[in-house]
Amino acid sequence: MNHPTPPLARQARKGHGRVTLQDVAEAAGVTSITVSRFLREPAVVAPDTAERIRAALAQTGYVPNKQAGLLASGVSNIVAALLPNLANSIFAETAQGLSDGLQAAGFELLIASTDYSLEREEHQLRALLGWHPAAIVVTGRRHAPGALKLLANAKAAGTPVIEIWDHHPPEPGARRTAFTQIGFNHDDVGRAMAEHLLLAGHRHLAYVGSGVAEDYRAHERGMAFAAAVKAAGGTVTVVAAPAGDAFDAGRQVLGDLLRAGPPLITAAAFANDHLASGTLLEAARRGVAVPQRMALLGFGDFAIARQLSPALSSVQLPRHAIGQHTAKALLDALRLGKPAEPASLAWNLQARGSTARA
Amino acid sequence: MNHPTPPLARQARKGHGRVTLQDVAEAAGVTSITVSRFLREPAVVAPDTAERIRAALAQTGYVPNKQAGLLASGVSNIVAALLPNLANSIFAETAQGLSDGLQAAGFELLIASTDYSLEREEHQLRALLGWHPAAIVVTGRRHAPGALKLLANAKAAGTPVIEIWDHHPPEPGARRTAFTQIGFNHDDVGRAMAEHLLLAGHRHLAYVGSGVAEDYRAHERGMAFAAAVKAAGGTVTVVAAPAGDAFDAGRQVLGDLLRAGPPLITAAAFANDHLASGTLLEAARRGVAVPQRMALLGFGDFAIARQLSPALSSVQLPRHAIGQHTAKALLDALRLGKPAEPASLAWNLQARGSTARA
DNA sequence: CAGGTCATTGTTACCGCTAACATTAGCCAC
DNA sequence: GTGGCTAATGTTAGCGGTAACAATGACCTG
Repeated sequence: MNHPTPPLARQARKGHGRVTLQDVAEAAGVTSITVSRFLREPAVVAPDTAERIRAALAQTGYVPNKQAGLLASGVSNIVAALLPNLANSIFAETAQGLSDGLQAAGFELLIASTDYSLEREEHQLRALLGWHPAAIVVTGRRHAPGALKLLANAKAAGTPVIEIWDHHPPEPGARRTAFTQIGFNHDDVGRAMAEHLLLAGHRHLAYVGSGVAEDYRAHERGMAFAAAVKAAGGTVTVVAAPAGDAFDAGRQVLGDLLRAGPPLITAAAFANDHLASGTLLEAARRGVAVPQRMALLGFGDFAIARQLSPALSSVQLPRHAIGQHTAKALLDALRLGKPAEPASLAWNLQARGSTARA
Repeated sequence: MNHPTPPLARQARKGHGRVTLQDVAEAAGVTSITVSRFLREPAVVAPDTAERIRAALAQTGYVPNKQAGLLASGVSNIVAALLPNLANSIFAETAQGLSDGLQAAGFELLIASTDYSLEREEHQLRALLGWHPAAIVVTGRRHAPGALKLLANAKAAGTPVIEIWDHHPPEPGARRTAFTQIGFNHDDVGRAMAEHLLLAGHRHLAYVGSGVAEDYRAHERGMAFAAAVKAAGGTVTVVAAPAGDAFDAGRQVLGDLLRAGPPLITAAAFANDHLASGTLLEAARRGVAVPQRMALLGFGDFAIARQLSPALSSVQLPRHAIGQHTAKALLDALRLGKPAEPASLAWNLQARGSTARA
């Protein structure tokens, strides 16, 4: 619809004033492609050229532009990771594990937190996908429909997608793309927690859920816990911890636990160690005997658990291993060009004083 | 040196098979620039065109390529942040604060951790600079010479550089570029910790440093603490906590504290609350009276501090505020095109039972 | 209705780098 | 010395977007 324009002098778009490959090349008396090659594979340029380029690089203080490099090569060295929360020590350690494994291999980690919100997860995912990551790591197996579609597209395009902190057989009837899972089965943990307390002779139990309603994994553990207890002929009271500081929430919960019944509740399992620790500390303050009057079982084995008296029994999690293993699986998948291998990682119920047999 | 090549059919470089602006444009019956405009400023395209573009976007599942966008526009929406450690709750909260503030403004946060190593910081910095970030956030005011040069270059090029978790007058004679500092003065905190214990009547004190030799801020607090105590006529023993779990380290330290003297040490300040908590718990176990025999003062006001008995006195830090404030300062700086404003953020020594006057 | 303004869309050239292919010189065998 | 091979470097055309400028048509003004 427009006529061809005469080649008019048009104001050149100017760069950022930063040093480019071009600048280095001129300083070294070669063309930019030679410098580019030197940077990627020093062996292919002649020794004396290499020396001149090295000098030019040092002199100019060149910093490669990754945007341009990735755009041109079409390969990305970015791994996008979505975690519920960075301030939570559990996920922070996983992030650290991921970061360690990836950085050694020259990958960059782009992290976003979702605050346990599926909606926010989808939004963040959309933003991260704009970087065209080489691989995507998400937490858990539940996602918003839109997010699922994005992940399925990515997987179809050959991008490894890994769900961490979960390892669960596919829901029957659920028609969705299966992604690689690296984590553990929360049902198993819930059952193991129940068995541990049942074995110590308890029959009337409580499960104290976290204040985060969206944490479906904690919820699943609670459900499995309750089912196992009922199957063994016991009773379960499910308590939701109040929001706010977890220690304080745990303290508040103790009253509810003591008041319940008949039958009297004699043992409680918790969604995390901070809650359990709060209850344990409050019990000490009130002179409630642990484990005689009330046995307490945490989850996560935070550093504080071993320090209390009695020491808190808890479930040790492969926090760092999940990150580390995910990094490894992902690098393998990229190297081999096929989906990452799923993995079920070991956890361990560490029995301590707070659930010792009465 | 080469002859001009006849326009030979050359194998076209193929893209990643992903949907591009071009594809969307064809589906909508416009050119790519119109779609580009619609995405950046929907108001400038005609309503019915907008509708067609919207449909095309939904149908194709377009995800913008940020590499290409940033390269073309020359502006970056990336903020690079370097923190010592993500698994440490202190910095995790700062990261969360930064992230919150930046995401609302459409910026992305690229985080790397340095493990308190200046060398690693320089390496990470070099990698992050490749993204040509809009702003750079580093922790503390001490950096490797190479890192300093990179930061100075960035600042000279107009990129805001912010040093967080510190706020310190420039060293006399030190000739280096000054960067914006957002944090607090660790000397002040060290002095305040000393004054607090002196005021409670203690004269013979200890400072328990963290196991991380590279944490110069903890070291500065210790030096200021010691100087203040000496100035008041007291004595100070500096103890380095053993490496490993901080609670355990704190437990081990108690023996040293009790053994020291004469004169007997009657109060100790710690590099962090985990150490202090370990000592406090061990004191409870051994029946050592806190604060009568030994007053304990932590740093960081971790959640556990309030929960112990006696509750641990500690220094409350603007953990989240540093991140939040930095995000704000940085956005202002970018908007106004001038360096970010430095800020000294408030901390608070929260007195509790562990340092109550005997 | 000529000329101007405005809203809308298009054309072209680039951002900085790399893939694909081209070229050149040096060396060797015969 | 001619053809073939190899090592080293160069040329060209993109990657997928956006800036700058151009063009078009509708509407308005006097």
